[in-house]
Amino acid sequence: MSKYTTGEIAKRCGVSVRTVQYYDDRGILAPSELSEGGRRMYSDADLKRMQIICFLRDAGLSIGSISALFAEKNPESIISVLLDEQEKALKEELSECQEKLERIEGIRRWVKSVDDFSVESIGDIAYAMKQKNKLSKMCWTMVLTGIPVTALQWTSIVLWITQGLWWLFVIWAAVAIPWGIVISAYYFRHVAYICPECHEVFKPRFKEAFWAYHTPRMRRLTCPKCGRKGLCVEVFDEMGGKKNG
Amino acid sequence: MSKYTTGEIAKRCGVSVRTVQYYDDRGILAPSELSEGGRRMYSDADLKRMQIICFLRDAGLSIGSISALFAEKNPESIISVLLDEQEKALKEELSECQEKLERIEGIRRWVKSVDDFSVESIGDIAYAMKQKNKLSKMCWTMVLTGIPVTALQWTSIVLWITQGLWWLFVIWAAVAIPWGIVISAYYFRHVAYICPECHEVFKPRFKEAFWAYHTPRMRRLTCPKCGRKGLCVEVFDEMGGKKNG
DNA sequence: TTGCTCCTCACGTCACGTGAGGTGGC
DNA sequence: TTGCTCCTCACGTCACGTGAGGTGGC
Repeated sequence: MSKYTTGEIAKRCGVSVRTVQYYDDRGILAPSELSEGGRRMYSDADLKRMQIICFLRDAGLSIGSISALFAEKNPESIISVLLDEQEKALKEELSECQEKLERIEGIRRWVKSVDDFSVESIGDIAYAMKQKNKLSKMCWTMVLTGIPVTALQWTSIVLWITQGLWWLFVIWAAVAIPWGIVISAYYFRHVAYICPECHEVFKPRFKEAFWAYHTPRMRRLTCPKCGRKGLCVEVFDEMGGKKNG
Repeated sequence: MSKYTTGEIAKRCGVSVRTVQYYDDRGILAPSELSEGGRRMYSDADLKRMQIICFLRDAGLSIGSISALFAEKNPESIISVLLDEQEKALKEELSECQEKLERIEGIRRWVKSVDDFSVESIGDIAYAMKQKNKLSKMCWTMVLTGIPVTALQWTSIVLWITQGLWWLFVIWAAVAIPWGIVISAYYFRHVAYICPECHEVFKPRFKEAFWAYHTPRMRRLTCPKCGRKGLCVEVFDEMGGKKNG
């Protein structure tokens, strides 16, 4: 049976002396003996207990939970509850971390894409990212309705070339043109743009927006408030085109 | 230009009144006006600033970083540094979370597999999990050396059946038997077991260990200290069979 | 005797939460 | 006048870190 000082316990467990003292204060690891001078003296059993404490701590359990575990006569009943709680909390923390990383990535892309960055312009990405889910949901709807049209297009082209069947292509055109108009109207009704200069959220005229140069997330438009012409960030329009103050 | 009270700002940003007051105290969002009675009055610009603060906060940036960002004349220079730091910190937090979840899973499996669970026995998994990487590294080494032997085995069997080539099988046997002995010796030299009763770490005799019933992580052995016979947890043996006190 | 370790206070951390006790504004 | 909101202290959180000032033990 060897005896350990506070510093020895600390070194063996990879923690600070203060931590060992703190665990004594919290009543989670009391030294089995005290020297005449009032120094803490730990036994082998104390060392093992300390290693268990550190292991549970590194699993994220709080000092309170660990001390509850040591205090229970029947630890089996309490440990699964603690593990369940801890797992739930960790999974939540994990997904929060991922959300934060996505936000960081969003800001980074924004800083790169805008030519004159200001702190105020962060409000625009904040707004855009909040609406992002709704926007991408709408895009998926559009893509899904587009699949049968595209399928018809390729089928008709192939049949025209290989079999000389031209009338299926005519049918495709008769379907695709109204479909294109409807889908574009739907799209521009549910979308708005933010001016990077004055941070105004506005809806452009259909004609300007339709022909404008654009990237997947921006479009070159004229801001109706400040008159600036340049790339504006696309966002989902909550009101769906209905005017309100 | 509408005016907002503390409570209105709080509601619009999804935070508590205390948080809005705190941001004033920290000098990160001072109300643009005070009423005669000393109440905070916020403008539209203040609201936008608050939304930006909340967005950056939700990306995990500290109040200090956000206030530094607002204070800079040239925020572009500072923001990429902040984003890099934050991304690094978040990725670290993410991997720490995953490590903790692995520990939780390890404890859960342990609680299930042991029949009389005690808090002291957690020291055994703590020890086993610390050595886990070394153990699995050794297992991989064994599997990799096993691949050519197994390949030779199947080749020889197939050739024997299809072509009547029996001598390749004899060669395989001549290789495989010494290989099996060597690998088993190597394995048991680098492995030890923990008694779940008295938590002793011991090395069993080869003959007992070789024939004993076992699962992937445990083996039925007799503890030389307390004499208990039962499933013991396998761990990597640091000393590789060399005796030391 | 000289370093080194350990001791006990006691304040600081970070972004607020939570009262207490008082007042403004509709 | 009555609710409701808001105000300013000021302590608490969680697991220690970091001194200050003093002492034990080799």
